[in-house]
This record gives sequence, C-alpha cells and structure tokens, in this order.
Amino acid sequence: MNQLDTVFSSLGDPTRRAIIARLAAGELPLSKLAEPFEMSQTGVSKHVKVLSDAGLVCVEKHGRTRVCRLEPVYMKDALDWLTKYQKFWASSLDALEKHLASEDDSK
Amino acid sequence: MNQLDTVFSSLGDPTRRAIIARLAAGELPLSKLAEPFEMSQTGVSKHVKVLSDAGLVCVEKHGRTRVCRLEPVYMKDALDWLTKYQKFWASSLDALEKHLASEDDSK
DNA sequence: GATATACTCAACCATATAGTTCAGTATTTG
DNA sequence: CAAATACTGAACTATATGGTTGAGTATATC
Repeated sequence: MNQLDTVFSSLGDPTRRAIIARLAAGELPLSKLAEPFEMSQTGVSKHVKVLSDAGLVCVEKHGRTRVCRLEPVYMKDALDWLTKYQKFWASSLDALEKHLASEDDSK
Repeated sequence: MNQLDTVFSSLGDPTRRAIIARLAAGELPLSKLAEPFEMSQTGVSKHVKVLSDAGLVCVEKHGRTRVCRLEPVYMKDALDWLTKYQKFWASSLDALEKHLASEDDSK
C-alpha cells in the first residue's frame, strides 16, 4: 500500500471523516474524541490507528492519555492528486453543462 | 454507504486510480482500457463497476463494446470535502514549517 | 499501597474486497 | 448460419476490514 492508497481508503469511512472533522476544531485526548461515537473506545482507537498509519493524524502520549491531532502533511497528497484531474473534470463539467444547455435550447 | 464513502474508498485502490488516469486522456472501450493491467479483463471490469457505482465513471453500451468515460459530478464532492479542511491543514503546515524553521534557527 | 483511569493488545466474528475461472449472452464478421 | 469478439454473471478463494470483548499495562489519585 502506498501513501495515496492509505490516505484515500482511510477517508472512505464516515467514522474516520467524523474524527477528522472533530480534530479540525482542535486536538483531543482519545477518550474525549471517542465520546460522541456509538462505538467502543477500542473501536475508535482502531480508526485513529488507521488514520495515523495513513499519516493524517498523529498521536502523542501525555501521561496516561493519548492526544490526537491532525497531521497535515500526507493529506496534501490526496488533494494534489484530485487537483491534478480537476481541470479535466472541470472542463468536462463545462462540456456537460453546455450539452445540457444545448439540449434545453433545442426544446 | 453514502457518496463520499464510495468515492473515497474507490480512490483508495491503485488500479482504480490508474483507470482514472487512463480515462482522463479520453474515453475507452473496456477491452482497450484493460490492456495495460496485469489482471483479467473481468478483474478490470469489476474495478470499473466500483468506479461506476461511486459515480466517477460512466459506462455506455455501444454494440458489443462498453465505452468507459470519466463522470465528473461526484468527484467534485471529494474535492469539496478536502478543500473544506484545506485551510486548516494549510495553516497547520505553515505552523509546522515555522516551527521547523525556528528549530533550524536555534542550531 | 489500593483503586481508578486511559488506554493497548490479542482473539474472535461477520462481512467486504480483490482476485480468479468458467459458463453464458449479445453483437459483429466471414 | 458459424465463428469470433466483448463483454457479464455466478461461484469460489484468500485476505482485509470493522466491530466486539476481555485481559493487561502504565499512570494518576485517594
């Protein structure tokens, strides 16, 4: 598995995207992070492990708590990959819209 | 599974990203699309099905061939999601770089 | 020192995924 | 009409994933 594989597939889970959304507001210890999820803390911990393996989150040990924080470096790779194709998609969207518009015109 | 789930997780496979890269250069029948992959055509067909379920690719039947084409609509959702957090990540990256720079300074 | 807290790790289960092969269905070509 | 082409679908295998529970470890508190 390369970096993009792990980044994209870790984003493909709603719980993990929710974890990222929570952490975007600021770092949290695992116990606080896990609170809103209807899942065991171990379950959340496994999701955090996936995100940490993907390089999206880093976990720092402070005494007995683990503080989770967003790690911005590898997330950029995913954004870059999507952006690389954005132009094509954007132009296709334009083409599609024009196509639909011209269909509209022909009514 | 919602749209973002299927979009992100379908992008989490290198074969599928390669399929997208190939299709970005223009639409292709499945047989041509499958050529460079060291995998059965059925295997590629399954990947195309995943991409098509995610709304990233559409498949049009022309006679006995299936023409595959990028479908830009749902891809935008993924880009939007990432962009929503981009500012945070960008600012964190800045902070990280400043932090590293200041460590450099202190040498 | 005993107890509570915040976790990790291992084992387990159910389901999903990535791949295969083989048979079958449309469609085109000779 | 027969044969080749371009697929799909079903069945199967192996491995990965998402979740659980229960035991164990390290740290903080009484």
